Amino acid sequence: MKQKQLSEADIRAAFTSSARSVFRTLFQSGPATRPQLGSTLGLSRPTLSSSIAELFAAGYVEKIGEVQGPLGRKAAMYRLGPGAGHVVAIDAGSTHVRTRVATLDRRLLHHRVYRLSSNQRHLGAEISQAVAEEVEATLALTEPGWGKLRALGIALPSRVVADNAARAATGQENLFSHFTPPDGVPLLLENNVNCAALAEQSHGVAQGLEDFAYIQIGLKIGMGVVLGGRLIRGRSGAAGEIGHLPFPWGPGLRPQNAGLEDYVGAEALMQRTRAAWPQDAGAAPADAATLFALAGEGHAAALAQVKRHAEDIGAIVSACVGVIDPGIVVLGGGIGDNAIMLPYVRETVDRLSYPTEIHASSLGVDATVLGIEKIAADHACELLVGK
Amino acid sequence: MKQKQLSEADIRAAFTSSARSVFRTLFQSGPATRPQLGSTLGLSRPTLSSSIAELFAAGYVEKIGEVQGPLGRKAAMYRLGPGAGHVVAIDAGSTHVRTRVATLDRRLLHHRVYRLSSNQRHLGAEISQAVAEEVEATLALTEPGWGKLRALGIALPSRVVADNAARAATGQENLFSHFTPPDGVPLLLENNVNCAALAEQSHGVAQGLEDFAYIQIGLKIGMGVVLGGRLIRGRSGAAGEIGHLPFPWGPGLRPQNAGLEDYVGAEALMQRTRAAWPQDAGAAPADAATLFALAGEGHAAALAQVKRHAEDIGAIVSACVGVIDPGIVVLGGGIGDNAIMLPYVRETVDRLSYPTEIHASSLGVDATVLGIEKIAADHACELLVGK
DNA sequence: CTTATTATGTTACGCACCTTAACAAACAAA
DNA sequence: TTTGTTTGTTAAGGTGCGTAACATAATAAG
Repeated sequence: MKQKQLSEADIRAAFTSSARSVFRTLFQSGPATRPQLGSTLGLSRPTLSSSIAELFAAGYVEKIGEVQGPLGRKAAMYRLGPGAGHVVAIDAGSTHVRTRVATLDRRLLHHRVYRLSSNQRHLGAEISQAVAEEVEATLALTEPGWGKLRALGIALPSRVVADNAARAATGQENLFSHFTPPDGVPLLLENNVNCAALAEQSHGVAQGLEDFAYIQIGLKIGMGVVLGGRLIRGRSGAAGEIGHLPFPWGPGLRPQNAGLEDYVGAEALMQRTRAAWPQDAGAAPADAATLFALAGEGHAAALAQVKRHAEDIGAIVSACVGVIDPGIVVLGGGIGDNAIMLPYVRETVDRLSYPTEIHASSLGVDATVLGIEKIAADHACELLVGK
Repeated sequence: MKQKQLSEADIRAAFTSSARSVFRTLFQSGPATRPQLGSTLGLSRPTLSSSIAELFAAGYVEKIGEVQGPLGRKAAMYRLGPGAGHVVAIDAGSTHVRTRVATLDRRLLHHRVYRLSSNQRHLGAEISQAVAEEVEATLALTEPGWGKLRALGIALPSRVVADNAARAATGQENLFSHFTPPDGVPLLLENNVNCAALAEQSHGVAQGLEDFAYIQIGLKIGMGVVLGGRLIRGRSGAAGEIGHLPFPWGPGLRPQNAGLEDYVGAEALMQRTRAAWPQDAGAAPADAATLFALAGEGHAAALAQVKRHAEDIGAIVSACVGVIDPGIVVLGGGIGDNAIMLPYVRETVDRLSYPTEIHASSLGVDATVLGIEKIAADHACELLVGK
């Protein structure tokens, strides 16, 4: 193991700096011709020639064709090769375990979804068991053409901290009750909301943005913050734990621990809805999906509930703006990505805060697994050619 | 002007990368011997020799003596030279305008304080006028040994944005009603609370920390956020504008615009204090300083007010933790740096949030000017030798 | 006081990595 | 087929750093 790591490091050291930056460009931006690489990186043709020769010899890049410009000789096009390897990304969610296998430059190699027998409120034994099975099944069908497995990323419905000492309190260790990570493969853990935020940055509404916040509103509520292009995790992995904002709060009102989490969750929303439901408005909706469907049809009582909830969401966004002023906030999750709430959220934020764009996510259920895939790929790339 | 900038850029390009990193190290860490520089930067003695020769020829560094180790030849000690130039930093505050002139490595060359005739609540004509006079007076007494003026930094009691389009709304433009910035000198503006936060990082309680929040509590309330070593400014320069946190907020309670700012300011605090002051407790304190002095002596009624205020501060800290979980929060400002509040703030934060260290600032009135000085020095250094 | 030891600084030389210049190859248009 | 254009390779040179060896300047030991 140690030996392999050493030889890996030697390979990295053997690459010239220009070769490493060529690799990074192909990693970030996908296939490119030599002239494209040269102009974006500011390298001369001879340098590119030797860089690509280096990478090609190691199998890190491969030629995938030639492109004819309007005039002159064809340009050769390259992409990452099998030597670069692949990553496995897993979203250990509350209802499904989603797995993606992909090359470092994000070409999908394999996809599978495992449905949990019941809705898991916390990271526990069943999720651990399912992850163990999915990892085993995935490793079993690994094809030679995929190259080495460079990283395994798992998105968790819990706080995640790197520091060993503080881990016990997060519950992230429950992952390992029935799952033993494969040997010799870097294991990366991240909170699922943070992953969804990163997915918005790489695939979604926040594409390429350096600063934004992502708020996920479903059964529970959470936020992922990206500032200066970097995910903000917080000392205890608690950045974005907006369920802990002070609530209720006012003159003579003492905030309660996790008071907002209890108030703004889907359960509490439906409870309030049932309590306020008029006698003559038919049966009260059984779940949030029904409530929003009714509101979408213009049902007055439903709309009133949705509007009040949206105003609460708006207050949450305002708290976020008051602290970091991200400029852009993306709403996601089963309830949050619903477009009906947008105008009311915007109204509240406009009234309370500085100018902020508010968008609804369009990524759907794959957001989290795409985010953890990106984390795994980034780690693998850094491992191969440094930062 | 263009020509000068060009020649400056040429000088920078002429330095080798090792010379630039030597300059940066002397800039950041102050005087150092060659062996020290070599080991911290991982450079060989010949490389250091030529680097220092380059910098010395340009006047960017100077030899300030020799240091004798326990054995062997003396080591030469260097620091930034006159060629590196100097910066002027100004804190345009509500009661005083404080000016510091310093070398890039923060050696004080000149210091002056101008007292405003009355307490200025907003950035207006009198402050602009005072800044104009202070800048003129400072430039007049510039000594040849200081070298060129590399940057002029001004800390403002308003939001600050770089973007030209959004400037009008901030009021930062009022600075220029009576003040015309000197030609050919980079002008750097920053919010005063953000400056104080940076001062905590370079001189105060948060020394060297990558992540922390600084909350200033005085007449008004504001926060400065540093994450990943970088100051978070926000899209509209509104990061840390915690007066805009949703307040009051609870079931059936509609947050008001800037509701928290009105509630938690010194004026409102004293109003509540007077209203709640018992008949038999003597005269109610006239201002916050008196209130905290009484509380310090153990006066029960005063302590009760201080405690309630501290709990409100604790809720604010919790809002900050809920969004970014900085791990460390520094309290400053005339009210905030008071140690009496600390235990109550900590109690509230412990109850509502994840583990967070809470400290009181010890920098006093010079915090802001030290912070803007650092910003100016950083900018000057980047100008000379790049990032 | 001389000699040995050690740390600092300089000179000589070589290597890694990149560039420009010149040339060869491959294509479209004339 | 010729011409002009773009792509890729080969050759030669320069920059920036390193190592090795030497010169210098201090302390410690005799």
